[in-house]
Amino acid sequence: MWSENKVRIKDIAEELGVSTATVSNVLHGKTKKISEQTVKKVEKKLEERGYIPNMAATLLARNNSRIIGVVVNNHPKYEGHIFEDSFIASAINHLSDEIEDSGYFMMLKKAKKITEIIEFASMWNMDGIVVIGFCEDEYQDLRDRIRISMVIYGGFVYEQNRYGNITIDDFDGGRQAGLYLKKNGHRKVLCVADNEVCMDRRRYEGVCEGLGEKADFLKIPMQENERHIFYEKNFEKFLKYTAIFAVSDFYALELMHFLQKKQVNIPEDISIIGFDGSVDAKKSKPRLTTVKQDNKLRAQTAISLLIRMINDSSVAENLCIPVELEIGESVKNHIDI
Amino acid sequence: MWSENKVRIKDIAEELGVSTATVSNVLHGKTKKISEQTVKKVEKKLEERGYIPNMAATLLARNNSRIIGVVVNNHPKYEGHIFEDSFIASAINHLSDEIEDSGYFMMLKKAKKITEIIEFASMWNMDGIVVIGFCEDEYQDLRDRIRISMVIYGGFVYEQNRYGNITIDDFDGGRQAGLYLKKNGHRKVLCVADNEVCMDRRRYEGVCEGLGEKADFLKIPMQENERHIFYEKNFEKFLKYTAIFAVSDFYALELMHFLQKKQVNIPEDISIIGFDGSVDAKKSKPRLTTVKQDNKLRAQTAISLLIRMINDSSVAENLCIPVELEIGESVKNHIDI
DNA sequence: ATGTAAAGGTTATGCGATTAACCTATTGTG
DNA sequence: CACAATAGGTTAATCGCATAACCTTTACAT
Repeated sequence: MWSENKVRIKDIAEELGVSTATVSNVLHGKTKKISEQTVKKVEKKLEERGYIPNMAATLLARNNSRIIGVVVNNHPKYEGHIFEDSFIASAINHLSDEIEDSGYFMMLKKAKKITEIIEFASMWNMDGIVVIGFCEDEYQDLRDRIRISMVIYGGFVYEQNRYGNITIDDFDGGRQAGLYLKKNGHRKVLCVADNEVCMDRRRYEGVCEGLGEKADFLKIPMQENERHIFYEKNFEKFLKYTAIFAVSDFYALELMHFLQKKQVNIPEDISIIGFDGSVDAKKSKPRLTTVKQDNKLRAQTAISLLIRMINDSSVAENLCIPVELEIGESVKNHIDI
Repeated sequence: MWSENKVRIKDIAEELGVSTATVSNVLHGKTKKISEQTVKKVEKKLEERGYIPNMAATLLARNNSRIIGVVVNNHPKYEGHIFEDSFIASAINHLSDEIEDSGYFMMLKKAKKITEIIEFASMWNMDGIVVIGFCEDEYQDLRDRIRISMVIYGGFVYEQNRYGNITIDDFDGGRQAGLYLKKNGHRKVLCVADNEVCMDRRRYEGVCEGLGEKADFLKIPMQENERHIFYEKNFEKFLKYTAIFAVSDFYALELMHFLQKKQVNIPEDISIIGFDGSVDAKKSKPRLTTVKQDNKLRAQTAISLLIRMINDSSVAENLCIPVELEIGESVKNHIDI
């Protein structure tokens, strides 16, 4: 359709009467054996002709690709809208920045099965991958079958040393929330979470630690329609507590709206703490007090670890990102009554 | 690090004592000149050895890549969080689905300048790109300099026939909002928008058409900090209207929250209509009435057009996706007073 | 004068897959 | 029986780049 052809190393070389090796070496800064004059000449021509490398050829000749794959579990619970989830969107946003700043390219994919990930990484000769949102035995499986550097951007903390793992300090986040509630005089605290998710469990254990006693626990269902029934069913129960700790802002806000509709005042009647530090938490009325996780730092840590692993496969680590309590208006001081 | 090597076509061929051409032909279904027996044999072996093509080699040998690039303008107004914006996140989500379902791969990138897009598309030998969020003269520039199929997923409607363009029916959306407000007895309507953005302008013109008269117009600033001053400064003015049409849910919800804080009841005192049909609109209190755009359909249309263009560069089209009014609780009937 | 090292390159091969051009044996046909 | 056509492949060039191995010239020391 457009006739002008792409400029190749060969073209540059021919136009200058040098070999392709020389041009290639200049491109990669291997100029020890090339006169300054020639280097200048080649660089000028490259610039002039707007040379852009053909990645396919580069990729084939070397054996690495400068591609980092980001694979997200296409979990049915998101009904195909996973990239619109605020945590995932934020992760993708910051991972994208870090990958690019490090001189790599990002390929993004939703996957349902481990096999898809392996095929994806393998066919593109990826240097490394970041995986998000799979469950523990899927990661086990993946670890045994994949042959490239891999960082798990997710909820598990387990012993291993072949793959990187970035978690946030769920326990400490819970603990900070617990301490804050205790400081504000709350003794009857309910934690809503899913105890089958180990991330949720760690947050629950943290809140107990912070409170200095066991908080009550209520299992919240993952499915949206079931959650509505759950709220209705437990309405009376909620009223018995002075504070509720929800393991995500999403749950916290949903619960808050439910209670507000039922004429329960937040925080006058019940205090609520969430977890995530999402944008929605900032916008809510009252502004939600929440345990804030630093998504940017997390992405930075993940990609810098991954790149270290790409360059030296012995460095796999488990890293944990600290969290911080962000105080809003959804917790009331019970001492000042 | 892991010793097992990848299976190549050559390996398969050697193990079976056939040529690589035969294996390659089987892989691509060019089996007219191969006996059924051989086909079966090769297929079995491919399966058995878990053959995965090396895309770099494929890409180099053919001249297409099966990569579709999605490039989003990294506009400073998003402060580096562009992929977290609900419209963009939704676009990425659905584009990703469509690209994958069509057998392509998605490379995602934020770009500041046109040059970055050209380099990106060129180095990966992309089959096509989808560009989002640039302004009109940047698209002009891009159109003149890029040599592959391209679909603009954006706000402009202009005459051209070399590149695809997917818009939504901004005018009709405004018109529907205007008609609905008129039906509900509103005569004093204010439109908040940015009249330098032609998308906003079309929505404004639409609302006037629907109302059957010129609505008043107020220019809203893009910068967040300026917007807060804007709201405060125009508070008295807002109160003179019975309804406000904001050109995005984002603006509408921000304004609604501002007014609610000022003890203005929505919709009793002022009715509000937004535009987008975002998730946030669904969750707001009262639920925002909004012009809903179908992001999935839009992505489908964009990718199917792009793929038609990839296969036949003469088909570039301007396509417009219809919108639909989604009635919430933020508009009050003024006739029944 | 001879050997050797450094400077400044060039040559040629390989990466894995695609594909046009070519080859051979068998069957069909007038 | 001679020749063509078909079936069922194979061979080898090619895509653009990277890089190890090789080559030539000049400078310098002995």
